[in-house]
Amino acid sequence: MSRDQEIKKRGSYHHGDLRAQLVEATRQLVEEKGPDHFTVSEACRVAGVSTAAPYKHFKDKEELLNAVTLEGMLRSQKMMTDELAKYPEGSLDRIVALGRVYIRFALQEPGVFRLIFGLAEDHADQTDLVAQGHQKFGIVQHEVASCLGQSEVGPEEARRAFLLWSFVHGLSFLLIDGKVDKIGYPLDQEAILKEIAVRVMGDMPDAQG
Amino acid sequence: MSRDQEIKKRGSYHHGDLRAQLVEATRQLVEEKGPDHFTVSEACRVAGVSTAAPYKHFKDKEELLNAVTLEGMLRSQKMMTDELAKYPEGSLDRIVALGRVYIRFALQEPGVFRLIFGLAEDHADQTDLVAQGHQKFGIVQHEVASCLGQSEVGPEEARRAFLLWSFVHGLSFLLIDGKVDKIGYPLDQEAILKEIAVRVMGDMPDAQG
DNA sequence: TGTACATCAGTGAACGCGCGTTCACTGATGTAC
DNA sequence: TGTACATCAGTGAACGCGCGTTCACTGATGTAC
Repeated sequence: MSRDQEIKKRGSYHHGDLRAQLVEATRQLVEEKGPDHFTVSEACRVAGVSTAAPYKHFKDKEELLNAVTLEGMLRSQKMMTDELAKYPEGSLDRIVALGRVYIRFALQEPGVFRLIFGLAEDHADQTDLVAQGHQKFGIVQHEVASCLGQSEVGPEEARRAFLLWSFVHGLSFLLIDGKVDKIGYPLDQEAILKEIAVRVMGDMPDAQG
Repeated sequence: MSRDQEIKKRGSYHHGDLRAQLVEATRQLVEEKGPDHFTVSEACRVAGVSTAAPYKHFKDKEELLNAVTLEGMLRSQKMMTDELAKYPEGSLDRIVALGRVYIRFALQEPGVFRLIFGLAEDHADQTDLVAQGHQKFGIVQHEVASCLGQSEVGPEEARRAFLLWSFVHGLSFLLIDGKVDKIGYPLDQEAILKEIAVRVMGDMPDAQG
């Protein structure tokens, strides 16, 4: 659809909700081409506006991408809390559910997932993004504490939560980067998640070997 | 140092070992600016040659980057085998050692680490890179089998090796992306690695929660 | 040992390209009276 | 209800920039005789 057609379609010189539409176009392009190959110009083409239009809503390219990142974090967190609601408080199933959702999001939106977990320095001065990241990890820590019968998060709970995080984070990246075929045997994702949860949340076994 | 000075220094119109020097310049820039912000032009500047020079040694930018990637994989594998040699065959210490080296490499060369674990599709037609990746994971699988007293790698060993890989892979990325401060408590890397090894290589504990 | 010549790793200038961003502008909208 | 005006979200053209890559070239090197 050409620019003229776009303008005709929206029936007005003004757009109505260009900000939201640019964010959506960006999200789409980040998925299609990857975060590194996204360009503002292309987002404008998708949204059917001139290349100058975004600068009425965003300071620069980075601010536009940050908006997409933040929306992605919120989406992912909503998936988490929705999934948690299905299982009783304090159960191991809730831990498994968190991992499942983490990976599901990575597979559904690998581009945005990469955006979220880009270099921290890129987000360092983005207070909202950093705060949002902390909040999300706080959910995991809280679940781990519940599961261990603790009401507060201490070093032990923090450590176990971090082990779980590392695990599903690594698993997510290996999946979206297509490295999983290297294992040589088929992978039962749900079984793996359950195994991870049990191994991390259970008592330490004796060391062997 | 200017181009002229470079030429004077090398004392000849010809360079001698430009290929190796371009690879080194690229590696350096990938570390400094990240894989996404590397440019061929800048590598030429660092190596002190004209921007046309690389095309006598590499088909295009991608081929240059792939050379850096392959060298990185070989370096990482050498670190692994060197470290393995310090511990007796079949011991859990060898598993811990593999994880330690994986993370050490990621921290020492985050740029190249990202290059190695970029999108698989970027490497799909690079037979040498894919083969090298398989070989490296084969080492892990072999160690897991040894540790479990098996002479061959079956589904059980493959799965455990993959668990270990996911873990240290996720840990590496969380470290180089600066997300680790989110846990709220200091992190003893060596203790974490040991714990991962024990939890994955030990018998399955009972599920709780 | 000296000379002719093929080879080939470099040069330097140029190319087309698409990018991010800015500019003066225009026309639709909402509001005050 | 009608009119004047401020606001502001959009336009379209232009900018400077640095990129990857190509080109015809040049000059050093190695080799055959």
